[in-house]
Amino acid sequence: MNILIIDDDKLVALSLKTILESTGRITVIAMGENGEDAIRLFEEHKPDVLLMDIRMDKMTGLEAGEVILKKFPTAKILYLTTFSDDEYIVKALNIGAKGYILKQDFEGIAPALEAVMGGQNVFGEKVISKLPVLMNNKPKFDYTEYDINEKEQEIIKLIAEGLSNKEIASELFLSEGTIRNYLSEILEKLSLRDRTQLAVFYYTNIK
Amino acid sequence: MNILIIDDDKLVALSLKTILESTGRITVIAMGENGEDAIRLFEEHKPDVLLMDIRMDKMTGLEAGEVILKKFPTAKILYLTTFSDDEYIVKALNIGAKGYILKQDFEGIAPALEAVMGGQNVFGEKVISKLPVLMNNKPKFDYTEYDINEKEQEIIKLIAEGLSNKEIASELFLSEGTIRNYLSEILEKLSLRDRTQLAVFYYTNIK
DNA sequence: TTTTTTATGTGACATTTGTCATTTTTTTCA
DNA sequence: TGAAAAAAATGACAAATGTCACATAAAAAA
Repeated sequence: MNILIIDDDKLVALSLKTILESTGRITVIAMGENGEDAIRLFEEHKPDVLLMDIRMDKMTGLEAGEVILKKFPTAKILYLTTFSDDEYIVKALNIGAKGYILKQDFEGIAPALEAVMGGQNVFGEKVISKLPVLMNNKPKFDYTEYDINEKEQEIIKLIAEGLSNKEIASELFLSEGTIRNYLSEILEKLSLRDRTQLAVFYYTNIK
Repeated sequence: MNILIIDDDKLVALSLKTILESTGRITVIAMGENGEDAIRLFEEHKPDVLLMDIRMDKMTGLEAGEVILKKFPTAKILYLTTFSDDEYIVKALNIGAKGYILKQDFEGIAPALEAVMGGQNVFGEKVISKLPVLMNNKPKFDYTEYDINEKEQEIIKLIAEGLSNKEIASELFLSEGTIRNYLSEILEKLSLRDRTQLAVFYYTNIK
């Protein structure tokens, strides 16, 4: 199996090469240290698998991967990461990477490569446990865009828990009338009609 | 690496054994054909990895896996499936399986085992692409448990879209009063107080 | 300090909401 | 057909809701 290694830390890249080639079943046909190298070397060598660091100077592994996968949709890319950078996991999956594993898992890398070669997807232990949370994540809602202050946010949250104005009032040590006024303001700002629509808005846009 | 194979199709089990042992790095220390075998043989042999079919008579692979993982939390279980049975994927992940791959991926199985041995998680191609959808899916809500009929469900849905009684009435060609009555019924059945709580209930338990 | 701003509260009002008892209409099916 | 059951509607009511104009209190700025 021919692979291409991309890592901006030359020492890491070299160690990887040594480890992998010691298996006798893997050949490192080229190495590079940034995203541009990745693209160029991939086109040049068409490796079976591209083993690439996710964060590098110039062009990140993700950007490079995107370019490569666009041109070669069957390319098999396995990302390496130093410490599970949450933000990248979902992105990597979306562009169609075959895996995402931690550099620390030394012994795990060679078998992972072979599994990818065999058509599987491979993810490090901690990566998979984070998936449920990451998947669900709506893009964080920007309250400031609607000019909604903290107290208003608090009220929104309580309404989205199903509390009545009276209950909210006692929860926040304010009078019921005040809550009503706040709510009125909130509805105005979000162009909604009533508390139910607000709750719906909350669940579809915020939480 | 010592592995235990559990599959109720003896032919499949035997083929697997042949394929895997031909690698020279895998030893099949035992084979079984149902969940009970799995539990018994696992305790007896403590294999490095348990390769198990997910649907079998008597006790499913999932149930067996649950029992085993309860007793041996570090057990490495890799599920095999004939054709990606959506319902099981999430369940398998939840109980802590290390992977879920298709039997069809013949060449992929041995490397997958090695990757799992090396601490990775392995998933078949189609499996991973389904994850986003499956994760989000709450356990299907059982309306019948609350004696909620179809019309009521329809009304619940519309309330959860933020419609007023009048709007719902016109949407369903019923009078507003009727909607009110229906809603009243629904709230009673679900032990809720008002439409906002119903919307909240919808987003937290149903959709 | 006084002034200004901000936060909180009040009261009045129309509307919507949820409950309930009862009636009317429609459907079922014996 | 016609009696029984189910579905839809009505009317009356209390409570909650949302809006608005305005009052009061508290905090910040001058």
